[in-house]
Amino acid sequence: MFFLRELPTRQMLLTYRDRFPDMNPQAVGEALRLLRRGSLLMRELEAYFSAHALSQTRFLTMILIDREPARDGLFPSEIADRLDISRPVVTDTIKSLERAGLLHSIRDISDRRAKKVRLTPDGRAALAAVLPGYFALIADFMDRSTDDAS
Amino acid sequence: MFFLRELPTRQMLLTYRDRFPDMNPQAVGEALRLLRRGSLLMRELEAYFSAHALSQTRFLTMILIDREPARDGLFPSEIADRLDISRPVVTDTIKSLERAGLLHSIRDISDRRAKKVRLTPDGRAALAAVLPGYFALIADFMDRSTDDAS
DNA sequence: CTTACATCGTTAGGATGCTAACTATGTAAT
DNA sequence: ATTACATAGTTAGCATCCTAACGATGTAAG
Repeated sequence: MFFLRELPTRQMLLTYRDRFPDMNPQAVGEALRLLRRGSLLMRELEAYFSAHALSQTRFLTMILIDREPARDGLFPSEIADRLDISRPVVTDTIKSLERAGLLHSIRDISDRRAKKVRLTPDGRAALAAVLPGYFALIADFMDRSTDDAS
Repeated sequence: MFFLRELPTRQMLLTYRDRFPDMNPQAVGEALRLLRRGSLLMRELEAYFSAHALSQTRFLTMILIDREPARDGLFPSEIADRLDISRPVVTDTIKSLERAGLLHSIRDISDRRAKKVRLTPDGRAALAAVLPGYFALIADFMDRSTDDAS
């Protein structure tokens, strides 16, 4: 998270360039706006999910599984790869979704180390319930923050 | 952090709009790219700071103080406001920077509840040492990720 | 077969963020 | 002066991320 409320003015960036001549004020300004804007959206999304007993990661885990109905479930390691998060986080995420009855997993037949994770009917319902608000939040955010900061 | 590695294709977004007609595929696509790009930059910055015994928050705290040489230090509550983070985080951040000898604080004269936090000479030196690499990392990142994903 | 190595998911421990509640101090109303 | 409320910073406890290391299982080499 990056939450600097007031980004440096153009003038402040130019002052830094005086001290560090290789510095590119344009790129730094853009990067800070990217970080600030992304963090604000992330914060709003986390708050939304939290109000629905979810989190970004739990939501995305469910989306990933839902997105591949052809497969009869995903392996935790696949989820870790696709979400680009560490496996221990996937372990905990699955555990918590199972406790909530939104996911269930079964040992793999051919590889007894592995397990397949599927959505329960409740899981599919929870996803459908949360998606409209998710899309609405994003549309609203993008509308509000149409780069008038640049 | 938002780390979905493969963002949904335009086609997948359109499929979601079929299920949720109010959904705006354009806005959602842009938002996900914003989140992904911001998270990647954040991850690189954290790695950079971590290699220098710092963190985003510790770095930004120091920058904030450095940025106002007219003041003889900032109050923790001011830092919390400007960084848009909670006060307990500021307490811990200051503690760790003091342990590293980069910051020191003194009780305020007029308000004995408050304290002023200043950079030590070591703190100023650490900041100067870390800034060129910080600017270079950002310039490189922005160069690499010039929105060819859109 | 057995030995060595790779991979799956988990556990353990650390970092960083949050909210709620606390202590100490300041301020304003009676 | 006293009472009540507000504010500064801290502590305690929770959530979520990480890396390192583990046990169990699979695979490949001799």
